[in-house]
Amino acid sequence: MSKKATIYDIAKELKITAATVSRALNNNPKISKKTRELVHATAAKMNYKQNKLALALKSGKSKNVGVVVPFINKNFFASVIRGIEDELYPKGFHVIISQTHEDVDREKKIIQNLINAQVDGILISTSFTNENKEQLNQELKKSTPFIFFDRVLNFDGTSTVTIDDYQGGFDATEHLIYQGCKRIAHFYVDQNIELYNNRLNGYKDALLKHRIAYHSDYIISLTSDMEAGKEAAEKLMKLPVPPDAIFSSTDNGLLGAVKYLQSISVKIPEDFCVVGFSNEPFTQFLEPSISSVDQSPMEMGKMAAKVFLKQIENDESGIDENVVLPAKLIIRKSSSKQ
Amino acid sequence: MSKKATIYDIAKELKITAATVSRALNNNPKISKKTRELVHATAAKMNYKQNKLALALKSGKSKNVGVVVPFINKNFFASVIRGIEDELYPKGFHVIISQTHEDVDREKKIIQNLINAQVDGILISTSFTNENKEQLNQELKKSTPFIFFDRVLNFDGTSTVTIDDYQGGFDATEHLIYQGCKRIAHFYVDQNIELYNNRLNGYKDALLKHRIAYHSDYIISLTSDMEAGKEAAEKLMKLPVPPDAIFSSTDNGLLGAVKYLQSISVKIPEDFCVVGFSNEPFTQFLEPSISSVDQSPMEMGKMAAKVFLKQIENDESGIDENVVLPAKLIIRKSSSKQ
DNA sequence: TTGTACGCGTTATCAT
DNA sequence: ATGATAACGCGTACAA
Repeated sequence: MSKKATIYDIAKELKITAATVSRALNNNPKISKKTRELVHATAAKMNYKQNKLALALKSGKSKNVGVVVPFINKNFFASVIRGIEDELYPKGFHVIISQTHEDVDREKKIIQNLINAQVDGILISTSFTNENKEQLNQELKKSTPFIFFDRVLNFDGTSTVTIDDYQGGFDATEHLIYQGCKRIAHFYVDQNIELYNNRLNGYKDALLKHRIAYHSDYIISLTSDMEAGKEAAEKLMKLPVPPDAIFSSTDNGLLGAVKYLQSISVKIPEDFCVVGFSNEPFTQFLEPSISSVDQSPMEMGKMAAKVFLKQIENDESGIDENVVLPAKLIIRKSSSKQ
Repeated sequence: MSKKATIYDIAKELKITAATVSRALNNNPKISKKTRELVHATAAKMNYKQNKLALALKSGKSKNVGVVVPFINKNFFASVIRGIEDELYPKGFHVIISQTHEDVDREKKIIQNLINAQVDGILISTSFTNENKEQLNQELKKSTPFIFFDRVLNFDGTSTVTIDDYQGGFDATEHLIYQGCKRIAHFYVDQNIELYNNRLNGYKDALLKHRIAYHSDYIISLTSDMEAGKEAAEKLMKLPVPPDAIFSSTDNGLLGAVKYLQSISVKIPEDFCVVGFSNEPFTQFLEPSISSVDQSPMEMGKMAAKVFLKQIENDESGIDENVVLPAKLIIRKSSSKQ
């Protein structure tokens, strides 16, 4: 493997200085057309590539942004990242991805690493909760711009991009009410993450608006996996008065519930309606197809990227923008009685 | 936002030189315990972070690897990336992700960019075909190690990690034969990508082994989306002698076919068996669940990362390793007659 | 044990 | 229009 050519190598070859080469390559108008062309030609011949590390060191801008998510191989996060990439790549930025596995210690290390790597900003869906967020506080006060998306923390002076989880919860629940459901259960994800509380509050307020009593028996806490949903549904159906609908904060959990209900011959949507959250790809292929609240992950990624770009333009200001994207209820068979 | 502290700032604070600070921070044994502790304490107090850019520029190693895939929000690629991340992160590497959108011009630019960014290596699932691979040849000869995975190109001196697509195609087809299927169609993806040809060849050889005639009418070329699969199935079922099974190189295409078959009341697996490829998550949740060939994406990612690590250890050698992982046929209801 | 001086590759500032 | 030099932050060979 040959050493990479530098502007010095080109300079030596042409018996000029590196400064001139640099200017020629950057199309500085003060350079004569002749040398400019000569330099470009020689650069191509020597297979010269600009060393962005040196540029970054000099300019103080790495043109890299860090993206931190719990897992990358979940459709939601992968799509958010795609949105970020699509928005930032044309502006010359690279995206450095890290996954925390929902481990806050690991998340701290990752953030440290990214800052060490001189990223120009960090776009993050955090695994920290409001209880332990103080551990992050220190980092945030420092020099790297932070943008939170989806799983956010409310710090002063940091921007956030979320969807309207409250509205999503409200719309989903109200939709079930309009379908004639009287006893609507809710799958809650107990991670002390704000967005799940928002969805729960939307659910509660929809009940309230329609004067339907709130029963704590109908609220089941679970993790967002299929097995937990199965157990939750079993528990619900063994209540003295079982529910006739579920609004779930997680599609995966709901999937388990649907499989269980089908196994005991409960007819969906005739006898029982369900609505999930996230609009995971599988929801549209199942029989019956599952209604779900879409989170527009691509748009969220693009928006987070835009907020980041705006933030680094305004430089020292530390603007505090809180973008809330709409939550879109997608109605499918699982909650369509007529 | 405050400027970041450097070793010079620490040196000034302590009235020593930057060199001493550097040595102390790196726990150089020649530094007295006293100053070492003092330096560490001051560094912490001043919130010092090592600038990896400077380190990278000096050492010539960025500790970044580029990962290039067609799309990131497809389960297969997201999972491969997760495998790469999980393997490389503990070794101090960062992963820079880029997606080509299957655009070879964009792919060339991305590679250029990554090389400019001084990545220590590039792990890539390419959108180039053997026909136009010469455009990449030039890059590969240069200083950055390339590892191809899944969609590979066969260059001398570059390593590849794939699954055994031929075996996957063979096993899937033979399995259908064992189920009693006599007229097995095949969905082929016509992108001139080697792995699709390998799957087709596995299919052909399985037919050959069991003395079943090959009919070109039963080979349908399509893109890997649902709509194309639907049309393909329609076409097949209108043949004078329609098939009684499909082995599809793409789960998404197969999904469309299944939906179509169900719409015309063809019973799966009783009247018609299907097997897909990729083991997309939705295959296990559908009714009936869909048999598919698993590509072990996490393992592929880990293996690609390992090959990369081995390659940079052996430095100048340019080893040419070709790892082939097993393809695992997952049998589900869609091809289980008994 | 610590200080001095240099280089990594680039661009910007000041000369010429 | 071009050259010379400094600077970005770090590690290290050489000196002391």
